[in-house]
Amino acid sequence: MTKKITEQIKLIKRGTIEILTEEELAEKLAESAKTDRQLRIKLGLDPTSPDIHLGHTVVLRKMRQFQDLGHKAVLIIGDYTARIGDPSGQDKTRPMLNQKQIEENAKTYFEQAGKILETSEEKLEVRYNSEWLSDLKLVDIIKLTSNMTVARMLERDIFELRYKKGDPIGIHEFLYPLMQGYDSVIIKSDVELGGTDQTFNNLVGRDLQRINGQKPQVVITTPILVGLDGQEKMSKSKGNYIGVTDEPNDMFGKIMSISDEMMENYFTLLTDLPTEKITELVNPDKTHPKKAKVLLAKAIVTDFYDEKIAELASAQFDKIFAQGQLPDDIPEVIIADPKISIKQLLISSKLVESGGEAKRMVVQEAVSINGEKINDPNMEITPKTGMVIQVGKRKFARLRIK
RNA sequence: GGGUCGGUGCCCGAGAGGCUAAAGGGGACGGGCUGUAAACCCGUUGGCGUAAGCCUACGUUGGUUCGAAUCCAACCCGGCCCA
Repeated sequence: MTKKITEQIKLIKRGTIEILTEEELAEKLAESAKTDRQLRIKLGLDPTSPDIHLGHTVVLRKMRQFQDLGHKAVLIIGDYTARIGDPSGQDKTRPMLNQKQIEENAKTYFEQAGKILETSEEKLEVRYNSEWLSDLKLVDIIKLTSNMTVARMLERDIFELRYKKGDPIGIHEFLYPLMQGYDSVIIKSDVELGGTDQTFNNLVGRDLQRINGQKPQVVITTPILVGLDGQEKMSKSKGNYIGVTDEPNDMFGKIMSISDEMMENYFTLLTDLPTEKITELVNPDKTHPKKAKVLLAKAIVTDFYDEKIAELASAQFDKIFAQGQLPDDIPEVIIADPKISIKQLLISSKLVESGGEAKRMVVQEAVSINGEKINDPNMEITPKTGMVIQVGKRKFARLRIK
């Protein structure tokens, strides 16, 4: 907490896209140090998708840095706004949620966010924005909307795009930034964190605070984490994500499969390694890319589990893929039939989802029993306890006869 | 309110009475090459059936027809133009 302001700024700046404005941030930090007042760092959460993935952790990690510097994280659960559905970064109107779903989602969110944030009362404040938004009268809302123009709304990429494309835009979607900005006024935030897709909303917060005689919040944008496909942003709906609750082996495997070019980004945004070290790691002349990637994967698994588990995941990975051996923990499947077709066996052991898929897998030579390839989809098998069925490279089952 | 165009598989998008489980692309999955990299190449991609075949699927519900994703009607949803 006694770190110099310039050092603090350097730390905060790492892995961010933009700080609006850096001078204001320096001022706030200095003032905080002088008066011993915690800065209030706001982060709005969208309770529509409860499972958080590595993409969400980028901003959470930034929040944690502020906590470590002694400031207070103020998480706003957008329960009221979730009834609208933030249009940011969306090409479709989002579905509205009911209160019960929202509460459940928020709960899950905390369990998961707690893996990154400090949760003591001194460092964390949680608010639901329905607390103040539900009290607004129509007249208040109209007043609020008078602070915004249609042109400014339509300037935004997401609306412009949807508008040009001829996709529907609900009027209610225009209210989102105003509601979110109003949150900043109510909780008197000093800094608001958010992804680039939130920049507009967060800037509205500044405007509203200024109008209401407050010192405007500093807006810090964190980058969007690219998903596993290396193309689009990480998101659950695109299936290109690593969830914070993923099994260690899955987590490890998924990280190993990212492309080399993505490593630097992941290192910067998902670890605390110093930039100089990262530069060294991602330089193929200095570090073999695979070695660097293993390091990355271990670091991330360690974050959510522990070092020991990370080591195990690493060893396991090596065993299966580098050496083509069987993993240690093959799920066991109980089979009752004395004789069974390979097709049925694959279905019963949940290695495939349908007979058609089973057939396909066999024909494509993806299936082996005890290491031997099967190529007749109609083959009859006499299952034995301990028999190992493998489909593709990563699906296994060990049989047990009942 | 009037006019007009449209709603197709996980997604995008062709098809305009039988040859359509529905072109093409994306994604996903499998195989090859590798560092399980990425890129690239090849293959597969509704369900049941050993198979012949059967069932389910082109917004919803009815209708016309031997036969409908394709024609008709009503309804639902959306775009655009006019008011």
